[in-house]
Amino acid sequence: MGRGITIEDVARAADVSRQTVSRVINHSPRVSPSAKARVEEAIATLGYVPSLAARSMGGGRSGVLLAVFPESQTGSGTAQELGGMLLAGSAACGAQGYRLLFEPLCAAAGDPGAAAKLAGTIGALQPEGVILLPPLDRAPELRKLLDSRGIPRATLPGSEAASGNAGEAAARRLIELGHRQIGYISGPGDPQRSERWLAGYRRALAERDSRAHRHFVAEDQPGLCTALDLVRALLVPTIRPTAIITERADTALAVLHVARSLKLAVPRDLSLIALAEDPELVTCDPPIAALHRPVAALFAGACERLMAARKTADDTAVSAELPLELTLELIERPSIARAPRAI
Amino acid sequence: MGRGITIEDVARAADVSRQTVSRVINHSPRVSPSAKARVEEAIATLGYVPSLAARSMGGGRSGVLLAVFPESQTGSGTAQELGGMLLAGSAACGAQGYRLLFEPLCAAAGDPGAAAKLAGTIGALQPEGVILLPPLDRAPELRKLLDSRGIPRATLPGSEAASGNAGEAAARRLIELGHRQIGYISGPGDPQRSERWLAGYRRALAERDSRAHRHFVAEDQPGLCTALDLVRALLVPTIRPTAIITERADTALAVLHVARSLKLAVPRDLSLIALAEDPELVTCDPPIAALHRPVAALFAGACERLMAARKTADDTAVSAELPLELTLELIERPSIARAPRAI
DNA sequence: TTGAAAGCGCTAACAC
DNA sequence: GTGTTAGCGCTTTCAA
Repeated sequence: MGRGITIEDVARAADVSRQTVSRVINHSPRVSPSAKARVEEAIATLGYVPSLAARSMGGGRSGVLLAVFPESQTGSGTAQELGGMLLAGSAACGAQGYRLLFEPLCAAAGDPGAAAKLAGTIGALQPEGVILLPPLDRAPELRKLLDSRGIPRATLPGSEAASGNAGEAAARRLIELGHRQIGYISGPGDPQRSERWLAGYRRALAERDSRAHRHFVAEDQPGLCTALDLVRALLVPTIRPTAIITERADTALAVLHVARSLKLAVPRDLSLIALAEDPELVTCDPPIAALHRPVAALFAGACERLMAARKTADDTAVSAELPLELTLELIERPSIARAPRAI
Repeated sequence: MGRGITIEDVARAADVSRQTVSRVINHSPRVSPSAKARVEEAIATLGYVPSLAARSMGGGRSGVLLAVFPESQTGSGTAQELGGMLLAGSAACGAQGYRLLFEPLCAAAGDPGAAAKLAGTIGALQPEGVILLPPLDRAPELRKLLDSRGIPRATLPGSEAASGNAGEAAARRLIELGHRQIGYISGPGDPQRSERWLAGYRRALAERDSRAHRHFVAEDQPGLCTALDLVRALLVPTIRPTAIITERADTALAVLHVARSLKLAVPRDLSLIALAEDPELVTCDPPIAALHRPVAALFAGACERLMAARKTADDTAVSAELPLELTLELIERPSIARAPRAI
């Protein structure tokens, strides 16, 4: 097994030329069934896998998708999101014989070096498509670079704010259920996002003339423990929120415990909704509703879009950024219910 | 910018042959300083980056490190760990001009298809080194394959159990501090690991003839909320643990709150230690001690070992698995203290 | 110290 | 439908 099976070996085994083998593995229609069958068998028995390097050098498709992410990822949830995208993206790409590569890039938005570095990476890898992960998707020089090179690019749908504000959506839903006193617990995480969601929550309340409970936690993102202290303080008085929104799943879980220790039943006395999804939210009692931004799924979708773009348009046109639907999904679970008649 | 800058362009600009350029970028000693200088300047001004594909095809180093992970990663902490490794590994590799690629592989340990698939990936990528992420590192057929191909491989040090049992280490430390009644809260996560740690905890207690509080949570991994209920039940009676170990960081944080709501001071009345590190553990009050397995750092170390192996040994010998030190680090923080004299 | 030649595995473009 | 030819960008081996 010196250097691996090559197309030549397959060609010999199937008694055809290299080109025919090439046609088969590239799904060219102009191959006779018999030849195709023999080639496929040879491929299977020999365990042949085309060399990525040779393939991309020959001028064909490299079979590589590139995802660039900001270098200095510091948030705590970030690694998790990244991991989720890696998992989902790899699965999606692998299913179509593609490979997915993650590369860090300087986070500084306007950094001119970033574009240069991306150019280098592109030259080295010849990716068939590039996914710009936030906040890189907002860097015009990167987009321009990709466009000028004719490389399809994609971004996570809805990263541009407007399209999905979880805080607002959650608040609206609770208001719809008759709640008027709604607490909001921001948890550690991306502060900018937190602020946006909090603003959305305020907006929803203002529109419907609902009074938010004053003690929601805002600017300073409290740790889990501090947040729980606040929640307890919030829930002890007779006049208390009938619903609480938490940014993080673990906070919601802990709030459930606090409520229980205070003899408050969920959802009878208190509705609970988390702005992040987590398997534990399903298994607790009662299961907690969540507003979920399926980042991993969206990412996988972006990969698929890119792979499809290559097949159809080829060099005709650079794939536009078709925004996917489903950017934010409300997962209803027993932890939310209509507000009690009176407080 | 049709297809990118090639070595030819650089050679022309520096007025030398391609070989000379090649020598420069490969740090060959046999290049005259003047030529070297001109080449380097040309590279800089042209923004030349060697094509990975051409390079690996020419028979040289591909500049690619491959990390394979089990396909069906289901644990909730897993994505986070994976993301952390991606972050740390990319940084380490990027610093030396390497690229890091993550590929999923069937999880089933003995799956014969896994080896075949890995062989294919190797053929396609020609990686210079492969990192087998647990539990893939225990698959002999994969190791064998890599060895037979002469590809350096690495695994995360200490994944083989023995070297680091966080449960045991934490228990020992607490016993050392005089604690005898120690609770253990297993949290959702890798059940196997959980079981090992729990066993280690039991072992430590048994050795020192300490009595674990019976109500620790074992086999069934409770959700956060359930765990808190249990902790509360544990802490209410007069006879209660003087220390609690939690597998997850968020559980520790929440336990801190529970203790507080029960008027128990940490660490005066209760010592607390988490078996996972998290930024929040530092910011809470008091900061909570943690036993941390720096997976990301270990992974980056593995990458570095692989890159070094290529430079020195080349094809002489496949790099052995030098276990790193520092596989488990105890981060002392104010949440642990000597046990109170009497209970 | 440098250059010329050959070839890595594959795919486009062109023949047949 | 199929085989032939000519590279892709680089590195190795050999000559100078």
